[in-house]
Amino acid sequence: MAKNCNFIEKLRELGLRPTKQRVKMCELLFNREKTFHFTINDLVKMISEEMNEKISLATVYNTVHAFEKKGYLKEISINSDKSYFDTNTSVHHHFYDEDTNELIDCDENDIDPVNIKKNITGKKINSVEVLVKVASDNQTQK
Amino acid sequence: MAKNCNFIEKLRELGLRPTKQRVKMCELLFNREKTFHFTINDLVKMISEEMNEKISLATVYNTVHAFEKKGYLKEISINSDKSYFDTNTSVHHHFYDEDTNELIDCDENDIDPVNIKKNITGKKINSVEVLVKVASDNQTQK
DNA sequence: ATCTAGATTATAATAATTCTAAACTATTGA
DNA sequence: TCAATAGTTTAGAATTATTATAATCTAGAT
Repeated sequence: MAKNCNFIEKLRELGLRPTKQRVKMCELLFNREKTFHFTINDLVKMISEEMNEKISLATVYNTVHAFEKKGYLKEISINSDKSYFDTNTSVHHHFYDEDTNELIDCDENDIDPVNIKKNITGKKINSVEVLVKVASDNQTQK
Repeated sequence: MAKNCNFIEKLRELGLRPTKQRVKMCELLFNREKTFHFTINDLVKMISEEMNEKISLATVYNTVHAFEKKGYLKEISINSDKSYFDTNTSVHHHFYDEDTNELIDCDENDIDPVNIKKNITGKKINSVEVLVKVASDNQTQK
């Protein structure tokens, strides 16, 4: 979703009613230069602390899933105890810093195209994503 | 863990007491030709249905985590609502069939080595893993 | 055989997520 | 403009996966 745009109109175009809560969440999520990775819990905290708003947990879940379904958020799996979401919805690769649990997007230039030689009959490839786990040089490997 | 081996001895070597439950679970997990992907729930079901044994849920969790810590199981993240484990503990790539939710291991020959051009100062790369999502040709992409 | 540290177990506790049903609100069209 | 209504929000209950607890049990050492 383009930043600095009129979220009310954008939401209407998606077939989502531009409620106060949804517009607030759009501002928080899509008014940024860089892509943004978060958990639902992060979001709820940011909404109450940074925006000084109170949006119920159920609504945050509903809205994140609505945006995901419309293709404006993407779920990413790094570890399984929490769901992470990404405002960058294109197929792309990640670095994951095991020290800080930080996730970093890669762009085209960071990783050469992956050459898949295997073929599964009747199936087509929907996505190819690389996860590169990194950690401090002097740290024991996980 | 090598198949068809004496699990009692193997467990002892790892510093794990060879209890009835652990030996049973070794037989279920490591007496196989192909690598095996499962959730805790899958395991509990197999133990009771295929082996006709009753091992408490807590023990299954404890044991899986013990084997993981010792490096004989590896957790994999595909989606975040459940933990999947893999008896293939090497760094390797996966195909994931979105129709059947089936996970397929790749071997060396299936995917060319991934060329990482990005470098993060002070960090070393611990692993590089590719996830290839596939689905039926005639199906709407997820 | 006895002792003890380590395991197992049922159950309680926790945490993330989904469900539910009542209250609320954005849109439609009279 | 305003009521009707379909879609939203909400608090709280329900569900699900996982971890913690504390009592009981058992493998291995003496």
